[in-house]
Amino acid sequence: MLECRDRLSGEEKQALADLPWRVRRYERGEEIVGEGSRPSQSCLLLEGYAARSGYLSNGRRQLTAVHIAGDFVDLHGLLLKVMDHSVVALTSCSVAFVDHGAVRDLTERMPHLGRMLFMTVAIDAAVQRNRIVGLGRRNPVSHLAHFACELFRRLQVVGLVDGNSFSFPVTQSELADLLGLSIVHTNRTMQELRATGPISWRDGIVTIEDWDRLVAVAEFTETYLNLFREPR
Amino acid sequence: MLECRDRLSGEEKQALADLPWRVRRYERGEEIVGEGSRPSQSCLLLEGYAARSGYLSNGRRQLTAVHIAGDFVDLHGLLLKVMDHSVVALTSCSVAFVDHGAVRDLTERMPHLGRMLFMTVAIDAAVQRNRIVGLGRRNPVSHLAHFACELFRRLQVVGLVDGNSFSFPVTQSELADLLGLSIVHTNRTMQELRATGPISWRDGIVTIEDWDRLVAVAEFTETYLNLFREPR
DNA sequence: CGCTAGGTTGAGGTACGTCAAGCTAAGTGG
DNA sequence: CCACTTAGCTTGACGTACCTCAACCTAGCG
Repeated sequence: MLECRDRLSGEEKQALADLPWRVRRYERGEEIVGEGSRPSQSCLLLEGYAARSGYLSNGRRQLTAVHIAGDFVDLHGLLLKVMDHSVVALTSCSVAFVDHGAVRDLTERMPHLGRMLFMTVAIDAAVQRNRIVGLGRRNPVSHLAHFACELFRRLQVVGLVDGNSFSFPVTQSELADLLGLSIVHTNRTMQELRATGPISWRDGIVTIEDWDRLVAVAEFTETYLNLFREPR
Repeated sequence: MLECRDRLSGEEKQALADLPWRVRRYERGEEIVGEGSRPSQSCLLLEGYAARSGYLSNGRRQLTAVHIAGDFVDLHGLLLKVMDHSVVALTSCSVAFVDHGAVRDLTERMPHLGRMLFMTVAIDAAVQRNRIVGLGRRNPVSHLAHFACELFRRLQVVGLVDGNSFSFPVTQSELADLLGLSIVHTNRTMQELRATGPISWRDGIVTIEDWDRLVAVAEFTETYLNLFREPR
């Protein structure tokens, strides 16, 4: 995942692999990191989908980010100390944890690798900026299309796309919390996107039927994903 | 600004000050960093307000973040290479620039200081997550109130609050682009907030009349701003 | 004196949300 | 095997929050 942004040396890869990881599984809906907690470990998503979630007093929630296999989900904790949101499993997940101390040492010993790690935080921020634009100024169809484009490209990088399809088994209720819509309107938005052709989305399998059209509807420009190799 | 999050040593402060800064002024509306550009310098806002802005083809725009004096506006460029959005001056600003190389060297020489810099990127991300929640799940009044709370606390930290008032001379049109609303509805939202008491907002001066009520309306919890000193 | 940028107001349209119901498929217990 | 439940998807009817359009007002400013 890092490797598509800049070349890593053998040593760097080894150092990452040598960190004292501990792996744990989570079931769909389980909380991986809780709001208000003070994590002493960072976590890397190995398999499945997870999301960052913010809650309001009226019980509403908004998902602020979706994470896929290979994402360093909680580097923030290393710098931010107290979680201001929680991370939940959207599907069953496998998650690897390392102590903050070990990560901090690593970034000090290998500054380039450290930059690459912090780069993932910056990319997450860029993704979030795009979500802000989507929520604020895109119509729901375009917003959903944009999300599909983004997910498709990110999954491609980690080899989780099969032809034009990928698996994204979340409910429309969760999608609604992601898009900031009601469930009913999310359903109608999806129907419109299916009816007009660019995408099909059934039983948790998303198939891109017409990429160019989807990109056009979404006004998708992938610069912000930083999917290019470059010295950093 | 960094200092309210963790103590900096004299050396660290000196090293920051010794960077080869170059200062430039920008007038209201000017672009400080352009979308698509490849900045070779990072910039620090010394004075005034700036915003990150995303544009859509229909001419709509969405402001994704507001920056105040003391903010390291463009550390991203150091890690992300190509700007996926632009940074514009909301008021006349004074901005200090340093070469990426100098910053990179500094982060390698002084890892703790480096972490503090990257921490600001992580905090920006946390602020953006809160904006996502606001756009997706808060009503406009609560969203605006939340924004006012956030701005108030951030300005306090850098000494730009005078009693219960601060200066924020932006037009309602800009506020609309920030909140993802139309100008008309932004106006009505502001009126409601003024009419119900917690805030007054006139001629670019915002006065908090009733902080507790404002916080309640906004459901504001300041954890995410990380305004506490802690070893990082 | 007229022009412009920005704030404000009213009227009417529309894109959403809410409520309520029906449908299907999977799971559970008899 | 069939009832029964439950989670998730879908649809229709209806209300409302927000947008759009259009005007008017005010305070600079040439």
